[in-house]
Amino acid sequence: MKQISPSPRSVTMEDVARDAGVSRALVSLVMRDSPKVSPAKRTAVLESAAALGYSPNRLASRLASHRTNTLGVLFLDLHNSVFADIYDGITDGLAGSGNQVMVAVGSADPGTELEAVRSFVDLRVDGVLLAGYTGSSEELAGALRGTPAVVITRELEADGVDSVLTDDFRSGSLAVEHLYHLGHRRIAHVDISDWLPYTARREGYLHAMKQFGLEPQLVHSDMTERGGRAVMEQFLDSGATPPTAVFAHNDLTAVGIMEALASRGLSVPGDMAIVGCDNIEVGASPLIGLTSIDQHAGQLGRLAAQAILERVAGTAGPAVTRKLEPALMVRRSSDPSA
Amino acid sequence: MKQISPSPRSVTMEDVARDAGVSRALVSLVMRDSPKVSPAKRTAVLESAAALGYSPNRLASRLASHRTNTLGVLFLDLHNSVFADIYDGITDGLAGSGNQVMVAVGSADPGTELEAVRSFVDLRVDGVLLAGYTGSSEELAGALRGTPAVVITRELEADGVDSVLTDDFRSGSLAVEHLYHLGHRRIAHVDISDWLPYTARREGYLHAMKQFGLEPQLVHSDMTERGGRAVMEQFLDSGATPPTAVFAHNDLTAVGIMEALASRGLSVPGDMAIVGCDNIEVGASPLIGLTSIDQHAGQLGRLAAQAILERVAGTAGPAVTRKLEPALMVRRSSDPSA
DNA sequence: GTGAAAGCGCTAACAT
DNA sequence: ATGTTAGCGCTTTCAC
Repeated sequence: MKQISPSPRSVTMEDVARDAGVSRALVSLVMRDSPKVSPAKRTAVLESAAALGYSPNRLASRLASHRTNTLGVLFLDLHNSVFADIYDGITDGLAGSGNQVMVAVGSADPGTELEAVRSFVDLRVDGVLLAGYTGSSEELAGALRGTPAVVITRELEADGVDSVLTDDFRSGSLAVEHLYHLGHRRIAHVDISDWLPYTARREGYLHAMKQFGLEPQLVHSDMTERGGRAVMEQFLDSGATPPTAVFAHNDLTAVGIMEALASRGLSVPGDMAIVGCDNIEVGASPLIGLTSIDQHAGQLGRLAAQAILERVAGTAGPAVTRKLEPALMVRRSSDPSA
Repeated sequence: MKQISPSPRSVTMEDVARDAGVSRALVSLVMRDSPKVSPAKRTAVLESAAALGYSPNRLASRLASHRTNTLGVLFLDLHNSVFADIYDGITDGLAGSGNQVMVAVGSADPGTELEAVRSFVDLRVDGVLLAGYTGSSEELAGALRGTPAVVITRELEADGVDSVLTDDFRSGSLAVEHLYHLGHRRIAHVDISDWLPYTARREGYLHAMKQFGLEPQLVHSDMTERGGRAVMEQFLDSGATPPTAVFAHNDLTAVGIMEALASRGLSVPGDMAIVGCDNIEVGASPLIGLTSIDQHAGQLGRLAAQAILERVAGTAGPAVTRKLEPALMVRRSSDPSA
């Protein structure tokens, strides 16, 4: 004889089966709407389930079935709307595939990022998507333990990990070329922390500067609006000869730089031309008019979704890299006639 | 004799136990770093685990332990940075509690929202946080099936569901009062869709307009930048006498309105004063200078985290509502001297 | 179609 | 401090 459960144990399949007068297995079939259940029993089961307030325990079903139909998505930063664009692309690319998405936020903290990935893996997601992962390839591989993954906005060498990104090197040189042709010669780059693996934009910048025989000038910031603002204020206060143009690692930083200039009464692009990167919504606003390099965030998300679906489906093979061409979006911050 | 697993079955606790020469239970204890394991066995187990590439199956552990230490968080829209602010508040308020967070995005679609909540519940999260839920209280209660929850930015009547919000009615009247005292008499409100449950800002606006004996003027939009822009362009094209001031449902809409005015060569606040709501980062930027009503998003997140932790801890009791006072942030869009 | 029974990988008494 | 043994709630052969 079963004892009365001490804690209000939840309704199980067993309870539903008993109530409906069928076996547990039958309830299971109904729940996954299998075609091989008679209409009569089906409705009986569904009615009992509803009456008892049954809620299937997906932990149990996933454990037993070895399938989760869930993808984990890790984002670097919710404050940067480029990740919202990527998210939209992902859901778009996943539509109709019958997969769920679990989101986590890494906050550029290696510990947090890996913890999130491990958490995904421990919950046996079918695959992991990482947009803006900042850790090492080895750590990632270690955390993934064979779970298929695709990194977005970055190229990374690891087994079973595809990469989907825009050619950041090209973005960097594209920015410099644009500014050079506008007549600029003192072009600075507001970069990110040295330890971050996102170096291609800087390299593209350095490469192009060298090509044009120009002296590069690097300043480091932290990818945020506040950071961009602080670094430019500091620079202006330093008394150093300011550049005539700045290419910022991303749009958030670029907007911060524009704020600093505005607060010092400097005009854009008159006193300084600004080019950002990512082409996020706010920058594109006519109120800001920030020239930027579009990395096609939505498309990246869509391609990543497609890639992970193929990996999950077992289309194995070596790691694949998809690299898109960036697109220069000229606006007022670099060209007043735009 | 065990057959060779057909699919590359993952390494289990059993395997680790065998390899380390201990029992499965001991491995379990080590994994949850229990203090009652001898250092020798502990290291032996950890070494075996590492050697075998063991990854604990949290589906199984959660199923067996009836505990997930995970909270589900649902956001309305990743493109609105107010949700990033709320997210920060939540993680801040959860710090040190040993809880994980799973995020989902509802996209103002009742189906998607409820699906996400059901998914959380089916995975047996300990609690659910909803920031910007747009569905009905009944549907939510049905999906929650008793799982504790707290809704953020909204007040909702349901068992075991707390509410944490800012007084939106007050926000609406605050905006009108501010504009009235600046001398405005034709003050319009750009509202959201009629079917959405976020009506308090409009009601506050209507109430204040009535108090001042002014004629209210409502226009509907969709909470996005693009939507705000479209509605204002349309309005200007209609030839109707434009208001001298507009209170927008949120900052995204307000920014869109400002864009429309700029594109028509109208000045803000000269031709039209604008007040938004949410006090998001971009609006606060000196480049935009949008007057807004701060709803203390970070604080809302923190309070919600606290509330859900209490609920989860079993501090039962009736549903609690915490309502904050909004704060008017005056900037250039309403007051050029700001 | 439907039911019985053997797991899925782990936790939680309990015993030692 | 460590091992034994029931389950957790569901899926999945495999008979009927």
